[in-house]
Amino acid sequence: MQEPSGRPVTIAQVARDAGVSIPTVSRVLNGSAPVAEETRRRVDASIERLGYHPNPMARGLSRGLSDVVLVILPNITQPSVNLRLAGLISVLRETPYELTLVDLEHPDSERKRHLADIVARHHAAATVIISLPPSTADTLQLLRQAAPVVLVDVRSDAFPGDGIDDIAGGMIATRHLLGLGHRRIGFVGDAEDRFIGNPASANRRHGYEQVLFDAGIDIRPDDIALAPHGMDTAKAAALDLLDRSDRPTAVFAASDVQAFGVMDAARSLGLDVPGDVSVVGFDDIVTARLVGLTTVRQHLEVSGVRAGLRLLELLGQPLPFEMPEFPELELVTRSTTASPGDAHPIRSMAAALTGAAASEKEVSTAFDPAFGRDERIPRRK
Amino acid sequence: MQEPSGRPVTIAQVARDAGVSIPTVSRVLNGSAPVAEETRRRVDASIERLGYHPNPMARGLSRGLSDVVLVILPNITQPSVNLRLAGLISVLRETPYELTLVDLEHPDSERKRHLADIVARHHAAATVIISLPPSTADTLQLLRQAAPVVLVDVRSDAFPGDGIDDIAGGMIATRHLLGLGHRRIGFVGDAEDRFIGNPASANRRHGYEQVLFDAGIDIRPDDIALAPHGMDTAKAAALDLLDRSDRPTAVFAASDVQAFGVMDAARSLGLDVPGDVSVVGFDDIVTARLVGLTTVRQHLEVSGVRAGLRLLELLGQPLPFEMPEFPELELVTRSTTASPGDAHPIRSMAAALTGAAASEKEVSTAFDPAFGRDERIPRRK
DNA sequence: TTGTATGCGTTATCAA
DNA sequence: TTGATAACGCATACAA
Repeated sequence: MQEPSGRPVTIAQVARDAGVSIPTVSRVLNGSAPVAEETRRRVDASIERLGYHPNPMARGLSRGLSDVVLVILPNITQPSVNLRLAGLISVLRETPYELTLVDLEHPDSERKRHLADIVARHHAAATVIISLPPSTADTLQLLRQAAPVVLVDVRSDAFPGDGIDDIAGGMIATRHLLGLGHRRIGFVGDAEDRFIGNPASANRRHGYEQVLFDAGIDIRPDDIALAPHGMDTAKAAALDLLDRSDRPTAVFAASDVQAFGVMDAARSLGLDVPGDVSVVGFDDIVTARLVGLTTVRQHLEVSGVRAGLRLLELLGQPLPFEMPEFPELELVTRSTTASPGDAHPIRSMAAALTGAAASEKEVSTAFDPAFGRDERIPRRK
Repeated sequence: MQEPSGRPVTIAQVARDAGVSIPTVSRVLNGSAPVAEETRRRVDASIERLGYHPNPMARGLSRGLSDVVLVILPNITQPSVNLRLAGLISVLRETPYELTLVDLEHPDSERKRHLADIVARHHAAATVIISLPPSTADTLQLLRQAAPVVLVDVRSDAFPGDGIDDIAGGMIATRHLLGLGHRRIGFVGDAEDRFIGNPASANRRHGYEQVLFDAGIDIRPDDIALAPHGMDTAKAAALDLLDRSDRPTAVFAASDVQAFGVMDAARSLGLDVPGDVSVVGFDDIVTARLVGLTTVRQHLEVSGVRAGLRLLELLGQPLPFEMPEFPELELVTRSTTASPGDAHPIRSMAAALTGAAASEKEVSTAFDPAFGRDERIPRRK
């Protein structure tokens, strides 16, 4: 406890204090070679008394590899991203690795575009990239470096990581609405970024379009509204969609956050949900249950956990626990969807109000019962 | 682009490639000394061609200080914590500092208790501690080390950082309910952790108790329910509170997340909010608006921004922008509170349903108009 | 079982 | 304006 104020204690000070050489201290620190019991005790005592902690930079330099895992993500306040990160953290917590966080926030901005450069700059032991698809150039450069890369929420032939089948997810949501009898179904999703954008929203839309096409339903161009990701931007987009006499009777939003924006828009227009408009989201974030949102559930935290475990495998580290299965998408039916005929304002108000209560008995089905298992669903491996 | 596969390029390789000495490369890298224009160009070309990036560990070792800012927080999925962190990130993004994240997740667990040890282990340039009050022992140890420490959401004489006046916040919320005519007001907050717990919940409760005391109202012990922080735990606690015939007519929750739990509990009991129970939260997180929650707004992101700027000051770095004021607490009145007499189920359902719409015209007042500015409010400086 | 010597990649202090 | 040379704190090969 007599730690000299100011600069940190070094291994040399410990060695001097214990009356041994530096490598001996290093040996008791790392157990890299046998040390006499008596010596070890003296060293341990000095370490304790001086309050010594090895300098990670020196250690990393000497060993030729750092103990940091670099995590790059688009925006930590986005609930889906946040949950994936939480899953990853829960794994790394059980390991000697540190976590360095890079939040791009505006991944589309010019100077932040080069994932590979960010990775190169950090000299980390490994990198996890969440919800950001590397460009071709990034991929080539990332493959050339030695440190492993794991992707979350993105599919790639170049790197390990699991992405969900967004197309199938879009189909699940749309089939649900179709099964309820809706024929005019709108879509609210991400404005596409040609360069670095996550294709999830676009793929969910493809699923939506496919199902409507198969059902022989034409999609009106103005039933699709795109905006940068976020609740307020989605609300604005949804206003375009809903503030018309010939509005759709249902909306599929590419994420729960955007579904919230749609609900907000509906309410500000005096439209009842689901009386006047049904809304389906995607993700099943924590607050979805609170507002009774019907949504397609994906297991966000598990994706982070699996990424962490994959990383440890690649680093040759023992896994703190077994790799969990990656659960399939499933529809969670709550109270923001109903048949278009069921427009009993008061009753549906009551239903929405008790939405959270209803969620306790909520039904989860991978596919809408009205359709059952459908073999035509294209399962991308 | 011909970067040799495998290990990263070193400064030595660049020097050889450019036909200069290592220190010369270092000079063009850091501009630490004049370099001939012609030489500089050759070096820059080599750097570009080899894809060289300085090794941060070596750089840190040599300079005697790292470029990482250590951030310690209790749980990144907690919306308030998440937003504070986002504010901090937005500042650090404009600087050369990296961010290393330590998420304690269960700060009460034995082995994770010693903030000072975590700090010592990392040898960071500076540390930010979010929503975790250092113990006395931690404080002493943290003061002894050279790297600056900034707190967020915690007040301390030892370290800079701003915490809000939680007692006043609790008073604002309780006065609002009192002004509506409630006389039986419950409280749902954090179960207290004697060692490392954040005192925010307890202080908000003190404000609540003070206001009721001043109003001559006795608080029944079973009108106060405490549970570990979280929506589900708060729901369970609220069930104890509300599943009685003599339940309170209003509940003040120590955070929005807990208010959500209370609302969930009310709904699962078939109670209308605000018809049967009014609910007030604390924080005004993003989703509060969505569900129309009346709450005490604090500016979470600003707290992170200010912490980041304080840090830069302490590190002698230029500030990327001016230090924003720290806004005062304010009551945001939405649709989860009403007078206890106003129990018109259908009407209040409709009100709740259109809560988000109502939020567009929401009234923000620092104090309930019924009370006006109250000089008796103890302002802890 | 322990100590000596060397190297990790970079910056800083000198001379030249 | 540039190049030797010596740190920075630690780990490892080798010798004792």
